Amino acid sequence: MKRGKKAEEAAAEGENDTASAPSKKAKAAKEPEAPILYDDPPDKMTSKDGRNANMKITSWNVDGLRAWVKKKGLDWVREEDPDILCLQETKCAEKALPAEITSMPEYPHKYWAASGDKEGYSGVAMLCKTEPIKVTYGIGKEEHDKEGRVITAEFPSFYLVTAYVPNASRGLVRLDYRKTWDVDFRAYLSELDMQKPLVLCGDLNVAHQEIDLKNPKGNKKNAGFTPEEREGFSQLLAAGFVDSFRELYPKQTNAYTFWTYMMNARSKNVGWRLDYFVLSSSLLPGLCDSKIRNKAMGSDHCPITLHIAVRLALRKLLSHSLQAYGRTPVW
Amino acid sequence: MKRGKKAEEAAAEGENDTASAPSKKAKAAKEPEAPILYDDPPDKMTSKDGRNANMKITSWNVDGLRAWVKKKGLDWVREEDPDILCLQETKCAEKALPAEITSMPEYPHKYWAASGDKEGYSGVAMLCKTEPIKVTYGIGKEEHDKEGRVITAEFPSFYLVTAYVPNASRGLVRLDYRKTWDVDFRAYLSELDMQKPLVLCGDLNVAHQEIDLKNPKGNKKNAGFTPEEREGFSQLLAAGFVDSFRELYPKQTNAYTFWTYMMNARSKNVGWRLDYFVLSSSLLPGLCDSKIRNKAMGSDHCPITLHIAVRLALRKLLSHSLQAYGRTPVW
DNA sequence: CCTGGCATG
DNA sequence: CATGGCAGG
Repeated sequence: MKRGKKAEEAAAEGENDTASAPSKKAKAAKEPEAPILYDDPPDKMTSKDGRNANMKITSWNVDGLRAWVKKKGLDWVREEDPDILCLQETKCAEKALPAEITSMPEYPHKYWAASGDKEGYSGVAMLCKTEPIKVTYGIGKEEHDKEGRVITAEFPSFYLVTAYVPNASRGLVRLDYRKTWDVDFRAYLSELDMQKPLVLCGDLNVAHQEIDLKNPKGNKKNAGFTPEEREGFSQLLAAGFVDSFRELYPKQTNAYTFWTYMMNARSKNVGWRLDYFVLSSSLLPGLCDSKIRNKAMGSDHCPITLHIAVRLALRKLLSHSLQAYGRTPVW
Repeated sequence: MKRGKKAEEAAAEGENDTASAPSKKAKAAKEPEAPILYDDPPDKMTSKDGRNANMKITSWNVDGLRAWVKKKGLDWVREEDPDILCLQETKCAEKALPAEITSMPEYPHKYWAASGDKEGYSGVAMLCKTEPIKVTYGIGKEEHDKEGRVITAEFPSFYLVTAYVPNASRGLVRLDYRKTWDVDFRAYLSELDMQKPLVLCGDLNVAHQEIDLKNPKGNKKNAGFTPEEREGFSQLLAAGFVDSFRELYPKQTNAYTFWTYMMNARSKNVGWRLDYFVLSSSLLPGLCDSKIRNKAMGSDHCPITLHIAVRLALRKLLSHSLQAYGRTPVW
C-alpha cells in the first residue's frame, strides 16, 4: 500500500477502546455496532427574547462545486430556500462555474472568491436574495488573501463573514501557518465587530471540544483537533463570540458536519463538527436555531442553517411605513 | 477555451470538402450524413495454400488496462478466445494489475512490460495459452527500452512481437524521436527475421496510406499521418514484411481501429487504422484472415485478430506421434 | 473525451 | 475515497 496506517484512519475509527467489558464467552470478534446517529430536531423559529426569525442563512462546504451541482446540491438548496447561501471549497474559477448556479434567479446577488495560485483549490462563495451594502474579499492581509478563503458582506444590521479556514494538513505541515491565520483572522473579526455585530459561518477546520468529534483520543495530533487549533477557537470565543450550535445544545453528542469519505465514516457517523455559525454576543438574543442538515448529501460535509432575528434597517422600516401611506421611498 | 482548434479536430472531422456540388437551392446547413461503417466479413479459416488456421492472435490497445477490465474487456476476450492476447497501453505497474487478469486460468503464461519512468504511461502485455520458448523485453537499445513498449516471444516456428510505437504527439514534439525509433525498430525486426519469420502486432501509431484514415487531407501534419511516419512504415514493408489486412483487402475503405474519444468520432466512424498484424513475407502463404473487431468496446481502439496456419514444431509433431504409440515424450 | 497519476482534503 | 488539475493520447 502507498500510505501506511495514518491520520485518516484515526480520524475515521470509532472508539474501539478497552472500555467494553469482556463478555462471559470470550468473543473476540467485534460486533458491528449500530451507528449512533444525530437527529436534528425541528427548527425553532423564535428567539429567546420572543422575536420571530427573519433571516435564514445556510453554509455548506461543497467539496468541489461542479461535482456538487451534478449531485443535485442545488435541488436541496432550493428546498431549503435560505436568504443567504454560503459555500466553501468551491474549487472552481469564476469562468468555469456551471450556468445552473450563475443564472440562479433566486439569488440575484452572487459573490465568488477563488484561489489565485492553485486552480481548483479552495474558493468560497456567497449568494444573496437581497443586495448587501458592501462586499469585500479576504481579511486585508496580503499573505492570507491569495487562496479565496473569505467573503464579507455588510448588511444593514450585521456583517456576514463566510470562511474556509486553512487545513493544517497531513503531518501538520501547515499548522504554523494556521496559527498565524488564526491570530490574524481573529483580529479581523474583532475589528469588524467593533463596527457592527457579525455572523461568521463556514468550515473553520477545527473540532473545538471532545464532544465535537467521534474519536477525540486518536486525533489529538491530527489536523483539526490539535491543541493549537482548539485554542485558536477558544480565543475567538473569548474575544466576544458564541458558537451558536453549542450555545443551544451544550450536551449534544454525535452532532457532526463532516465525515471522511474513507471507510464508510458517514454511514457509521464517525464524524467531526467543523462547520459553525459563530455570532457576536450581541446577536445572541436574536438567535432562534442553529441546525445541522446531516441528511443532505453531495459532499463530505453537510450543510448547516441559522435562523436568526436581526433588527431591520431603519430605511426598511421607513420604507414599509411610507408604503402604508401610499408613498414611494426615493432611495 | 484552453486549446485552440487543433489537431484533434482535424483528426475527428470527416471530409467537409468542397467536393459536394452545390444544390439548386443554396442549402448551407450540413446534413448529418449517415456514417459509413465497416462491416468486418466472416472469418476465413483457411490459407491460400489450403491449410487450416492453427493459431489465433488478438491485439488490442486497451487505453488503460484497469479501466478496460472494469468495462468488461475480458469478457470479450473470453468470447474471442485467442491463443495469444497482446495488449498495448496497459498504463499499469505489474503490482497494480487487477487480479481478474493476473489469475486468468486460460492464459497460464503472462508477460508484462511497464514504463520504468512514468507511472501509468505506456506498457504492453502478452498472454499465452502455451509457453513460449523465450521471451524478451525491448529492442536491445537502452534509449528505447525504458517505456515498456515491446515484448518478443519466440515460438517454435515464429517470433511474435507486440509493440506500442511512440506517438509523435501534439505539435509533433516527439517526431524526431519517433524517426530514430522507426529506424532502430526496423533493424531489430530485420535481425529477428533472419532467424525465424515473425509476426508483429500492436499499435504502430501510423496510418499508412490515405485509405487508412477518414480524413487524410486534414492530417498530413498531425501525429500518425506525417510523411515521415508513413515512410517509416513503407520502409518496414520494403524490408520484407506485409501488412496482412491490406494484403487481403487492398481496396477496403472505412476500416479503422482507432477513433478519438472526442466529438463522437466513433459513432461517425471517423477513424484511423493504427493497429496491424505485420508478417514476414514467408508467413504469407499461411495467412488465413486479418480481422478488425470494430464492435468490441472498452477502449478508443478496437481489437484486431489474426488467423494463421503456422508450421508445427518438429517436437510437437513427434510428441503427437509418440503419444499415438502410447509413449510419453521426455522433453 | 478518455486514461492514470498527483496534490489536497 | 472523493475533489479538481495535469500530462498524455
